[in-house]
Amino acid sequence: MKYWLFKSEPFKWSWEQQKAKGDEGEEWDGIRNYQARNNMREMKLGDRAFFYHSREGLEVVGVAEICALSHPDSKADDERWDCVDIKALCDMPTAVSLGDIKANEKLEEMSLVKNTRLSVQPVLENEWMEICRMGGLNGQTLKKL
DNA sequence: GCCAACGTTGGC
DNA sequence: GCCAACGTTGGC
Repeated sequence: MKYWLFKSEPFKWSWEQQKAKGDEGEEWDGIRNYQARNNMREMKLGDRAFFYHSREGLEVVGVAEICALSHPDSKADDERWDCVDIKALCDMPTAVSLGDIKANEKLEEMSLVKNTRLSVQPVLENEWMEICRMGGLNGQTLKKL
């Protein structure tokens, strides 16, 4: 199982909207960046992802699961662009802010800190576990959900 | 709302 | 293949 992080501007697509979709999930359309697309192409069913609110909020608000492998983006007018579908898995009991992440030296290598403009990015397992801990989740228990 | 950082495009 | 111009993202 691999770990990822998806950014979304909450006034465009929020965690609340994602949760409202339930197990049906939602296509992560609109990505027009090769690095982000390539990350999505590497995702497997059941991989986990943090859902991060950018521009407003600036915090990890929930955990999602990949529920459809990479496929053409239905909203793209160009066949270059693929995307996965994700579904909400659980809330972060306590949202983990960018400030908290920046202040934690275990997380200083994250793309969230070093490459702020990458909207779909991989998360290392130790980083995943640390953010779960900060947010009040047990990362090991989460694996079995 | 501003602007720095970064990515892409296209003329040469 | 370089690089100027342009577009977008996202923190502040």
